[in-house]
Amino acid sequence: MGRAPNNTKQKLIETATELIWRDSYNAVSVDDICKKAGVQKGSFYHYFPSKAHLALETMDSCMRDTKEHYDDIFSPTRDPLERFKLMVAYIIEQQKEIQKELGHVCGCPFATLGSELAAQDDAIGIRITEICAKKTAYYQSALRDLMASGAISADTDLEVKSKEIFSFVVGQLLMARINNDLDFIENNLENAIFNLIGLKT
Amino acid sequence: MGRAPNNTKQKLIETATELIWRDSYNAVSVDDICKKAGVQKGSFYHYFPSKAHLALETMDSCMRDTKEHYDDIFSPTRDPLERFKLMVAYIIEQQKEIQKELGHVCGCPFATLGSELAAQDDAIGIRITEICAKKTAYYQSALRDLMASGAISADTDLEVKSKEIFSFVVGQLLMARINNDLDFIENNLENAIFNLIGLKT
DNA sequence: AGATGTGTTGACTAGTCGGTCAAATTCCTT
DNA sequence: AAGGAATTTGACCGACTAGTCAACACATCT
Repeated sequence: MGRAPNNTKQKLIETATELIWRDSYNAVSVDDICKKAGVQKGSFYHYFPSKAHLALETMDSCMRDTKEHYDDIFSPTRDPLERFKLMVAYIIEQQKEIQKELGHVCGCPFATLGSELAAQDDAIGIRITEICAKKTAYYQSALRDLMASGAISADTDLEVKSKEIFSFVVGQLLMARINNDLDFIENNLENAIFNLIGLKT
Repeated sequence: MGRAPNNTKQKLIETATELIWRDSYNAVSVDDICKKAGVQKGSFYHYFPSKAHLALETMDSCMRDTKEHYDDIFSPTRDPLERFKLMVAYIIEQQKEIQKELGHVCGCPFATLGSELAAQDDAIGIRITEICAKKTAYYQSALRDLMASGAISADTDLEVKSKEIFSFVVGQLLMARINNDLDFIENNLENAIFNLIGLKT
């Protein structure tokens, strides 16, 4: 059945993720990605019909990674508040790792890409909206469990509340990227989320 | 003393603000800006030593505009809570206007530019950090007045609280840009900020 | 061994990028 | 009217852009 597949495609996705996450979609060229991945341009277009398609695949790859971690972190076997604590810890750990590796605080890869391409590429905008929906679903389920145990008011609008938490996290990550500084997130994100959740007394 | 200045520079700044705000810095070329402004490229480089310098000047121009409005909105003569209400109203009005004019929800111009260029251009990152400091100063002063009147707890950390509100606004604007939808902001931003402020009882 | 289909190569477009420059134009001052 | 400075012009530059393609390499199947 012909030649066996190498890890060329995966290498391209990983390299592109790093470069685009650190800089931006339009600041990174296909040549840059190929050069850093040690792959010829022809191979690139063997796997991806266009640069935009690669961007979509980097997002899917990121989301698969996130899902793997979040399925554990937001496991219904955990205490709902612990889920948020673990999420914050995961975010901080990931940001520190990326900062060390890429030399800059990078924030949320979806938000950065989405902000840049929102008005430029509809397909990417739609995909990011889907990803946001998935992420807020984790929050919503944790909040629902909190409500069931009476920890938050029974008339809380869970959809609204989960979107608020999501916006807040995205905003703090964006500021961390701009300021190239994780201190505020480290000192504040967990408390601020707990505050936002609105626990009873 | 030679020829009198025209409005060429101003026209370039206004055109660039629109194009960069809607799309992104790297997605818009100097040629695009010149063409839309009806200016020759040579004139562009007569007024700006580089594209990056133009970006800095668009930010300064935006910030001057913001200051003019915020000096009124956050006037110490107003009730502190009204200041936040007016700010939210101003943000929504501005976003609606830009959406109508440019055909897309555009979010915060500083955050969009900052997110894109954070790791690419230090000068712009620093300028945006300065702008954030100015904006949070408005919040902090309003919060201080609230504290003085006993509306919020006396041990609130005002610097932290103002940064939280700022991150939150930035995050919601970013999501609005990505989703190309202002509904959530319209229905939620004001309440969410009041919630974040943490008024007593 | 030879056919078959996957994976790789790198030179090649055609157009765009940010930026330059010498010459021409315009207006103010003297 | 003449000089001089600010402004405008548009052709031009080399580097880079996303994307193409025909030839080639190679593992697996018959």
